[in-house]
Amino acid sequence: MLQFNAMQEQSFFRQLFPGLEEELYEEIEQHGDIRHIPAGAAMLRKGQTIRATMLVLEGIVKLYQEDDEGNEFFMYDIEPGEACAVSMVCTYRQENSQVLAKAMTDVTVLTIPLQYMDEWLGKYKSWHYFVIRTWRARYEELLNTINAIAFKNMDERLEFYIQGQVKKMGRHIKLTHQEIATDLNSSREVISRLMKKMEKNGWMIIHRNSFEWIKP
Amino acid sequence: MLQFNAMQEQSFFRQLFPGLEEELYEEIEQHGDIRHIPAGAAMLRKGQTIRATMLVLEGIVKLYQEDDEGNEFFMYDIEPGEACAVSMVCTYRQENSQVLAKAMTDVTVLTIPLQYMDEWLGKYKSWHYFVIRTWRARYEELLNTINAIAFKNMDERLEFYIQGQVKKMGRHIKLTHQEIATDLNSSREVISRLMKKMEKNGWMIIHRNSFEWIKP
DNA sequence: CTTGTTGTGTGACCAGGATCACTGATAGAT
DNA sequence: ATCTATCAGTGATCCTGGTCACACAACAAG
Repeated sequence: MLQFNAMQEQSFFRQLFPGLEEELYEEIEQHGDIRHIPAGAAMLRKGQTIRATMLVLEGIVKLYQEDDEGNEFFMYDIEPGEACAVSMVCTYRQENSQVLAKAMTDVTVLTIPLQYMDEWLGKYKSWHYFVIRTWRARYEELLNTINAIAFKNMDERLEFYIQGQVKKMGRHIKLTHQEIATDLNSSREVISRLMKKMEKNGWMIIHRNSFEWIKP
Repeated sequence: MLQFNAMQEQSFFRQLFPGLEEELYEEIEQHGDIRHIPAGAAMLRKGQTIRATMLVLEGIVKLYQEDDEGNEFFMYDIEPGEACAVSMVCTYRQENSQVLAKAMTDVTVLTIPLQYMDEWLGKYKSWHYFVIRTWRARYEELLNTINAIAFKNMDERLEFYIQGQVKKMGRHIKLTHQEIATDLNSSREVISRLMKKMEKNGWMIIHRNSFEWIKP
């Protein structure tokens, strides 16, 4: 839990989240805590009470739907400059998380106590635009997710998933088949088979623990 | 396209959408148009430009995800007192719909030209709470949808669906197997078979066009 | 009562993927 | 250099749910 401590960090934040009012930036710098989360850690579990809003500064956070039996279903990523919609509850009464958020890489977030949600909504126009934009963006991500599981077969979903990874991480992806299978709520064998097929088609080269995406 | 024309309609609206500022109610009454949509009509198609926000006054609207090949996937209902989140784009620039909205029954909506979205967000605190609440509620509907298709089998989904109907409509449900199948994005035969099984288990009694839920 | 219409019941079949049961690689650690 | 845990490849088999092809049941209108 650190405070903003350098001019550099401040301007970094302003670049990531542009277009807010000057006084709002100052409030954020004053009330927000910077927190580091190691890769792999869960940032928000299903059923957990939400105590703070989180804005992602660095790293990638994965959002999962989690059911009662402990299954995890990957829905979408949150990247730097975005916020966890779920954590932006604006009713002040604290609510329980429906989802599971995990740090994919080492992650830096700015946490803001919930009480400011309501306050800022009244004071800063840019803030409620930001909140609405965030909800809207997340809603659209969910639409994409539904689209995928409702209409697409595993091969299409896998390709789409990999394309997404490539866009974020480059052509060399460090993921095991098991990890991919988990994200797509499938099984290792199925992913293995499909990836083998893609390799035969010249779309990728498979190594142990990683692969390279060639298809443009 | 009618205007509010009776005190009765005004108070009806205020009951459905409680807690807004008096001046906001007045603006809504002034700028909103009442529109009737016959059962079965599409109110918003995928790709269509959104021109107005819609608040549902009467009837049930069904929201579908529509893909490029014209498949429709039912996601959730919008009931009186709720709004179509998708139509509440607050950036003023008009956007394209990602979804398909259909009138299930005859529907009455209040449409509000998009330009007021931005204006009201600045002027009325209750309005942006309403907008955020709407997005949030719809987001949660989508979470439920994803949860169902990702983790549940058809039998569980069917039971859950029926339980929901029973809660709203009582133990005597007037729905054909085909209608249920459509809502669950399944096929009539599958629903027929599962319901037969439920009847054998003593959970329900099947009539033509309707059935009775017995299981507590 | 007959006839058409719409809903329901059922068996046969198929496809996508999940699961099982292995075997074969390979990167690191010793 | 060898060992060992982990990762990957592959066939066999099973299960769910979608599709096809009908037969039948109930109701409404003539």
